[in-house]
Parts: sequence; C-alpha cells; structure tokens
Amino acid sequence: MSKDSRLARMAHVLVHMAFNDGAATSDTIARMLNTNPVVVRRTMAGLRDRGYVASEKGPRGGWRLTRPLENLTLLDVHQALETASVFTIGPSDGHVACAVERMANRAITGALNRASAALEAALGQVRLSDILAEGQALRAAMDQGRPHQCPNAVAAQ
Amino acid sequence: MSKDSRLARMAHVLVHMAFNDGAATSDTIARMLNTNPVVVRRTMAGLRDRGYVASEKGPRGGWRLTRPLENLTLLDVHQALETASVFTIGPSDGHVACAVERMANRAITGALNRASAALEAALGQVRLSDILAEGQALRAAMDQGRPHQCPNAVAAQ
DNA sequence: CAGAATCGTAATAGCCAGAGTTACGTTTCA
DNA sequence: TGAAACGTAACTCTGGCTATTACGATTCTG
Repeated sequence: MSKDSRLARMAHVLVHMAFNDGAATSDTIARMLNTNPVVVRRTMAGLRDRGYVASEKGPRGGWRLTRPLENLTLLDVHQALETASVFTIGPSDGHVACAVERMANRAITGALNRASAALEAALGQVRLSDILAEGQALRAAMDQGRPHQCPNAVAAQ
Repeated sequence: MSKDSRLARMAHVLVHMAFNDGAATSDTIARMLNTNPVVVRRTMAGLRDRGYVASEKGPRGGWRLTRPLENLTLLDVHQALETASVFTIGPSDGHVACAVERMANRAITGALNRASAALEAALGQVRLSDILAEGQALRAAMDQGRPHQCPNAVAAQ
C-alpha cells in the first residue's frame, strides 16, 4: 500500500454507517476495510475528536454517526484526519542562506498553496450524501434497501 | 528531510547555472545543495533526457543549460523529474467489490485531479526567469553582477 | 599514452509516515 | 464476574527520496 487511503476508507465506512441501525464495531468496520480493528480505532479517533462520530465501550458499543451524511463533507473528514502533508513534494529544507533558493522555494510553495486550496475546495463540495447519490450500482442497492451492506464485510464473515 | 525537494533544488540550481560561464560540475552543484554529486547526477538525468540541460564528461565537463530561463517553467522541471505521485493521499487499494467504496474513491480521485490540474497550472505559470525577477535580495545580487554565486557552495569550498 | 577530471549507474542503508499486529488496560453491560 | 468493546503504546513492514560507496566509461591535457 503506497498511499494514505484514510480519507477514502473513512468516506466509505461513514456512508455505510449511516444505514446501520446499531453501532458499528471496530471489528465490523475492519472487515469492510480489509484491515484490523486497531487501525480503525486509530483512524476514527480524529473523527471522534471533532464530534463527527461517537464511540461507546462495552457490549453493544461501537461507533455511530452523530449527524446526517448531508452535513459532512470530504473536507470535514480530511481535516479530521490531520494529514501531515497532502503533497509529496515541497521546498528545500533547512536554513536557506541563498537568495535564489529562497525565491525558488517561495515560488514552489505558492504553487502548492494554490493546489491545496483547489483540493480543499473540491473536497468541500462533496457531501458524503453525494457519494450515495451518484452511481447506478448504488441506486440499485438503495432500491433494495441495503446500501449498508458492504460486500467486503459479508465475504469475510 | 521529509519531502521530495528535487523540484526546489533543480529550480535553484538551474537559475545559478544560467549565470555560470562554463559548465557546472556535479560536485559544484552538490555543494550548492548540501549533498553529493551522485544525487545531482541522478536528479539531473531527467532534465538531460528532456534536453533542458546537457552533460559533458571529462575535464572541463559538467552541466550546461541548453536554453534561457525564460523558456523553462517550473512545470517543465517538475515533469522532467517524473515524480511518482504528487499526493500523499489517494483512493483505497485493490479490487474494490463495494459500490460505496468505488463511489468514494471516484469522488476523491476527482478532487485530486482538480488539485493536480491547479498545481500544474500554477507551476506552468512560473518561468525560471521569474524566480530571479522577484525579490529584493536577488535584485541586489544581480546589480552586483553575481547572481550565480551560491553562498552554500562558497561556504563549503 | 598516462592520468586526472567527470559523468553514468548499480547497490546499500537511512528516514518518514501510514499500515498492520500484538499486547494490555479500561469501560460497560448482562 | 466475564465477555464485549474501545484506547493506546510499541513494534515491524513498506515505498519513495536521499545519502554514500564503489566502479566503469569518457575525455581532455601534458
């Protein structure tokens, strides 16, 4: 696995959770994501801290959405994950003594900032409910009343 | 060093090279970048392949720009470096059986594509000559006729 | 022609953050 | 009381850039 797929994973899981009656346990979610419960708890922690989900311990415990999918955007989720940096590239490091180097860094940082703003704008436009709204396969699943079933989880049971 | 700083490094070095009379050796460039000549050759290879710089072996050899800074943008340099991926984040991996997951991935990929386009647009707008054009420290250096001197290199000599 | 100057490149090791695991502690319910 | 769940620390593994070492191939100069 080469990239940070937390945003994708959380978007996926949160949509399922919206159609889950009870709380979803870390174990159940882990099966949807083909991973293990510790990774799930670690990743959900940021969402919990922002109040997007709530966790309950003990039997019948697990994770619940605290708001409808319409009130949560990909940007909200992304920011909750507190990704160190969205870019693999960046300015040169350290104490820059060279004026040319400083200017080059500034130019690159400016470009990255614009790209970052574009990314946030794009993510902010996507409500999690939009993910469901698109796609024929999803419509079909909704028509059958089971958009909460993740085949990954089912297969692993 | 946490990030891929090759673009910043190359932008820095190419500007200096434009004011260098002879060829710049990998060793000289390495001093400007606080690294060693092998890293320089490895990084310059992409630029050489695209014809932005030419290398000559043997005594008096080294690297030369093949065109003025006005005809080279940060985007040109960036593309020459063939960065694996500009983003640390991405869609979830593997054979996605879940329709919700596919839709989530699609939404995220769409946002990343827009950000990527914004980045390329921003990088494409910056000619390497623009890096010199801005900044008072650089103007001062140019007035004194030595914008080719990199303090990093000088300090290490 | 000898020898030094340079580039070209393979092979290694280090670093960093996310991912995957194991281990253990805490809370909660029946 | 004991099982179900979350919380979290501590490792290991992985991929890409970086740093180094080691050699080989060219090319100029005396």
